[in-house]
Amino acid sequence: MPRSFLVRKSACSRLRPNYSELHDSSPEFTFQQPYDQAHLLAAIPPPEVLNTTASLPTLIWDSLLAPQAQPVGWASLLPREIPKVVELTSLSDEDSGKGSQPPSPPSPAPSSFSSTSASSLEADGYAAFPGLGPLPKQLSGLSGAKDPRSRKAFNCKYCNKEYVRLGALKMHIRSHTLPCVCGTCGKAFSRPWLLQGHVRTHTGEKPFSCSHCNRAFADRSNLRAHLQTHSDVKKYQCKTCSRTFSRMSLLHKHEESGCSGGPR
DNA sequence: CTGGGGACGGGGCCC
DNA sequence: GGGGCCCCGTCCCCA
Repeated sequence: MPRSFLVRKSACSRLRPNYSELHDSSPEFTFQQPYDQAHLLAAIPPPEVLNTTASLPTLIWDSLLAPQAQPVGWASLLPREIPKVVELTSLSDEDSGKGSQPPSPPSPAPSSFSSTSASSLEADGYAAFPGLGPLPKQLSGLSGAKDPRSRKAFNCKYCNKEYVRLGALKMHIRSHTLPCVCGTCGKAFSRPWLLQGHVRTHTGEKPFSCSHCNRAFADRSNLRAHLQTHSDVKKYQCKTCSRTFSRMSLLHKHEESGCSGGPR
């Protein structure tokens, strides 16, 4: 999975970054102490506050749905006509249309994307952004769509990543705007439940326990990884020596360090 | 070097 | 269409 816009943590990542710089002065909501469930729920503002329009350019989204938003098909990969792709970067007056300024993009999209197309995105976009990794299956599968002409493409104004579904784009943009802010340390997250998981690091709450050893975890994924340690046959297996590992990262380390080749 | 834990991320699915 | 949740995954650190 590409972590295209994630900034690799620096050597001093243990230091508290000034997360407030990532936001304007009015985050969608924050968690405040104390952290018991009742307060967590109480800290969540009503839907009208949670509404993404609080920080996202509503007019932009609305305009995306407007008839002038021309459908873009992957059939446009053919070099005959270059249809316009619905692209937020092309809406130059977007910032003036809302009350709050969005945070500065982590890495401004190359100007070459200002007039790009869906086809160029597939052909060039991922090459231009190696951090994006391989073309997602959802997008790569579009070329085989029955009627690709009927599809629209929505581009992220921050990283130019393209989405077929507007909802997916909105969710993605939250990873840029980071509207959920921890009331204790100021760290920002894209989604409320991510913040909730982070809050557990402050509270020490560990709701996920191992049925084998009763060890508790704050994160379900970490419990899942832990459960692998109780298994004789791990999930990830080296193709060379058949040794199994509880985590893919361990398998990768094993392979990178040079597998001896013999089964263990 | 290896194994494991902690923290966190994104996309997809379901309601 | 939006939000919550799940799953899969990565990165970092430590024993």
